[in-house]
Amino acid sequence: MDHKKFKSHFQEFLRSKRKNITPERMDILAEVLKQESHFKIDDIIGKMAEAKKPVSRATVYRTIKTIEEAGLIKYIHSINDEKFYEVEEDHHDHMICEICGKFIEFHNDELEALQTSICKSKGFKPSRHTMKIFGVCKNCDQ
Amino acid sequence: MDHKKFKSHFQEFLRSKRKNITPERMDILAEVLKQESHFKIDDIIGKMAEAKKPVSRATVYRTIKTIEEAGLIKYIHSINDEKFYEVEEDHHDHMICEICGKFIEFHNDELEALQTSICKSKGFKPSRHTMKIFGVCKNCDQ
DNA sequence: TCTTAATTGAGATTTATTCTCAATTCCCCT
DNA sequence: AGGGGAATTGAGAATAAATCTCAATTAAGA
Repeated sequence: MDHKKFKSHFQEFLRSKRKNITPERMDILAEVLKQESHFKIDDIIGKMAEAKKPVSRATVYRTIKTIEEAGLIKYIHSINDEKFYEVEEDHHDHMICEICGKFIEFHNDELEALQTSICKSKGFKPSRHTMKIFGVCKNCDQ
Repeated sequence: MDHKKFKSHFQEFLRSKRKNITPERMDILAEVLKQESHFKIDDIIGKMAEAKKPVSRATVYRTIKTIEEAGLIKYIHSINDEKFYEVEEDHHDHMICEICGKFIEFHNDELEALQTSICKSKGFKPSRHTMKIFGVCKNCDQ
C-alpha cells in the first residue's frame, strides 16, 4: 500500500550497497508495485514494453534479484517453470488449490509463535520462512 | 527403510496407470532409494552410469517425475537451479541454513494439528504441505 | 564539471529439461 | 507360448529461462 515507503527503502538499500539509483531500477520497482498479488518476471518485461519504458530483459532480471535482496518482494512458487513473486506487504503463508491454481493467503500468529519455539529448541536462528499447503479449495470441492 | 514396500507400491502405481514395469524404471527407483536424504537428478544419472546400468538422461527425468507422481519422493528445494528431491520416508519439514546450506529435518505434531485446523476454518481440504524455515544453524552461528 | 566506477542493452551463451521418432520392449489376449 | 499393438527407450535436437559479454552510456561525488 504505502509504496513511497517501498521506494525510499529501496533507495536506502541501493545506497548501502554502493549501487546506483537509476531510472531503470526505479521504473521496474514501480511496475512491480503495481502488480496485484502474484506476478512473473515476464509480466514485468511485457508491461514495461507496453508502457513507454522498455527495459532490456537482462536488466529486469538483474533488478528483480536486487529488489528481492532488498526484501521488498519474495519468490513464492514455481508453476510450469514460471517463477511467481509477490510484494512483501506483510507476512503470510499460502494455500494453493491443486484444481484451479488459486493462491489463498493466510496468517496465523499461533503458527508463527510455534515455529519460533521449534527453532529455538534446535538452536536455529530463523530469518524467514515459507509454508505452502496444497489441496482443494472451497469452490473446487463440490 | 522398507524399500520392498516402496518397490511394490511403485509397481502398483504403474499398473494402475497402465504404465509398463520396465527394468529402467525399477533400476532408477532402486538408485533413488539408495540416496541418503537429499539428491539431485544429475546425481542419479551419474550413479547409474558408474554402476553397470546406464540409462539415458531423458528416461531418468521421465522416471523421476513418475516416482514423484506415485508419491514416493518429493521435490524439496531449488538451489542454483538445481532441484533437490528426497524420499518420502515419513513426513517432515525443513530448516535450511543460509550459510552452510545444510537441511535440518524436523517434525512437530502440534504444528501439523494447527495447520489442519487453519485449513478447516477456510474450507480448504489439504493434501500435503511444505514448510521451510531459512536462517542460521547452530554450527554456523558462532 | 570531470573522473571513475557502475549500469545498461542487445545478442550470444549457458544449461536444465523436454521433445522427436525410430527401434525396442512390455503386456495381454487367444 | 507367441504375436500384435501400445508403451518405452535412447540419442541427439530443440526449447526456454536465466546469465554473461562488452562496448557505450550514465550516475555519483569531489
